[in-house]
Amino acid sequence: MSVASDLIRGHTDTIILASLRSGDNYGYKINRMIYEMTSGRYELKEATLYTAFKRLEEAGYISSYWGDEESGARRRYYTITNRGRERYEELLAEWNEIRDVIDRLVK
Amino acid sequence: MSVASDLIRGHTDTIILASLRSGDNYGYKINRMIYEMTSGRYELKEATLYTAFKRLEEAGYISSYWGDEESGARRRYYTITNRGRERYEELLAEWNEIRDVIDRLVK
DNA sequence: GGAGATACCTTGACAGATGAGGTATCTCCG
DNA sequence: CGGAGATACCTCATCTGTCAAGGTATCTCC
Repeated sequence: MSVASDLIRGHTDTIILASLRSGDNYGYKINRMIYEMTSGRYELKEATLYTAFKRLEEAGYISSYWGDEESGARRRYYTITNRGRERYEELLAEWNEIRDVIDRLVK
Repeated sequence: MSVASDLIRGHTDTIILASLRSGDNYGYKINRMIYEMTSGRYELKEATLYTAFKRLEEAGYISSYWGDEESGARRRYYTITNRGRERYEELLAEWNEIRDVIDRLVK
């Protein structure tokens, strides 16, 4: 497994929820956005991404619908639910806490 | 699995190597130190700890020896090797990078 | 008509974390 | 003396998230 995967592990859900706060989006684009925001150094693998979507939808944190593209490949759009927004706030708080804890422990 | 586990996952080795930089130490005490440094909010489970020691020793990043306690339970002390110190520097650099990346992605 | 991008999905395997179990010693208290 | 609790080590089966590898389908450009 690559180094990054274990370090990003546990943050996948937070990253996805965070990206949906500003509006519905679809998998492929979310992934490209992550890739671009990190200058191509990190990305979620497709399998990881779709596993996460499924997990989040089953938990009620996101919902999905098919876009009505008239041309091109079909897209499944995801919407963050109210419970998803609450969950995001929790996860963000956890990250802020653990970030400082790890920072202290590794130095 | 608890929340913290997936968030700490991937940092176990770094935390252990970091704690050994200032001198040899044994498992039980390293674990208690982590517990105390985080005000009891996070801890490595024993199984996690000893798995990590084994992994690190096999990789040549630490070495171990039995203490010569005249009383009390026996202790296995760990020493960080030169390769371990190099590895620690790498892991720390990775953490500094990924911390900022995650920070950007989850906000 | 073929290459490459866009876009989705599933499955099996892997690695780290851990619950649950074990062993052994010491100290303290009644 | 006997039991509780702390100290200190270890193993193994199981769980979960990641991901390599495979698949399907459409569009654009040359």
